[in-house]
Amino acid sequence: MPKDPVPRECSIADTLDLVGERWSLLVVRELSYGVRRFDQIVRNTGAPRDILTSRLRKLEAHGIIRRERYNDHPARYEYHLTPAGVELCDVLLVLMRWGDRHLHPDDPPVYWQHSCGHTISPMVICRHCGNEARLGAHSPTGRGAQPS
Amino acid sequence: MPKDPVPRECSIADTLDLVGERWSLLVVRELSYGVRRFDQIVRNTGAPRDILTSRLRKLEAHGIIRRERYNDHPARYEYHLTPAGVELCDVLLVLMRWGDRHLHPDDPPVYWQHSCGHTISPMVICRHCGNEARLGAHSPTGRGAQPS
DNA sequence: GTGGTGAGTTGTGTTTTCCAACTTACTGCT
DNA sequence: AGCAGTAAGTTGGAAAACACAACTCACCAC
Repeated sequence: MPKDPVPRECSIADTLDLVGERWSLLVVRELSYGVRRFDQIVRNTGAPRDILTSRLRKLEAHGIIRRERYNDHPARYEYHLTPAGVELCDVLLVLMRWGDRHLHPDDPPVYWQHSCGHTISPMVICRHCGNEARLGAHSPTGRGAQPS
Repeated sequence: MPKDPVPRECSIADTLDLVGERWSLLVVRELSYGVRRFDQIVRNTGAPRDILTSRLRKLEAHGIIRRERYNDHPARYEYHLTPAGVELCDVLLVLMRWGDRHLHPDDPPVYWQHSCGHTISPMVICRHCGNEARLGAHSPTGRGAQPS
């Protein structure tokens, strides 16, 4: 019998279901820059207002951002990252690093100053041994490893 | 005069323009697993065949994957990551880490065995000082820092 | 000569996305 | 008092992207 073509079980795919839609990660980026308000997020990302509304609701529903009322009548809100949202910023750093290297090799648009005095140059390591980690260099195990 | 609402210059946004569409990063994931062929990528990701075709073409056009003919008559190809594509796997690792922690806290679907003997537990550090890096903890500079 | 594999392409809907305009309730200025 | 501006959306219609099944074409194994 032909096996069901069930896709691979995978945390990457599941995470992208939450935050992989257009604009979602840019919302997280803005919040990480300290931007708090709807109109500013619209301006800085270029997202359509209605789409932004739905992205904000989805991110809130999944605990990545939190909305705080700062005014009644009319109701006005500020958006903040939750701890889970702050952890997502790791993804942004690594995306930024890739784009800086491959799309703007001579003039990265933004630098982040690290406490060590240098500009942050992100690197992904295995926290056990401290050596560089990279998907594909080693072998997968677990129920998503063999999708068939 | 009202300033043009020009979105923030940003390598994150630019990278997402290339690989942020649905399925693109899952293609990179499959290639990093060693999968090489069209039909297998279809099966393991669940992507529609026509969409997959367009994603593969775009990734190829931007030097993230490379296509190698392994058969003439009919023409048949294998897909491989380029060095730039391999670097993108860092993004996947960090996405996986987030999903493992927040969506599958008790049962991550896939483990990657690292050469140190442990399961890879990815962490993003500043390569200068070795301490954990995280977007938002420090201050941005450069022309994308103040978008207005 | 029948069935299967492999890498697509085509046609047809359905769903998202985009964009501009509109709304509501203030606040600040004059 | 009257007007402009801010803020956070909502609404309606057009455009683009996506999904799905079916089809193709050339081979290969049985």
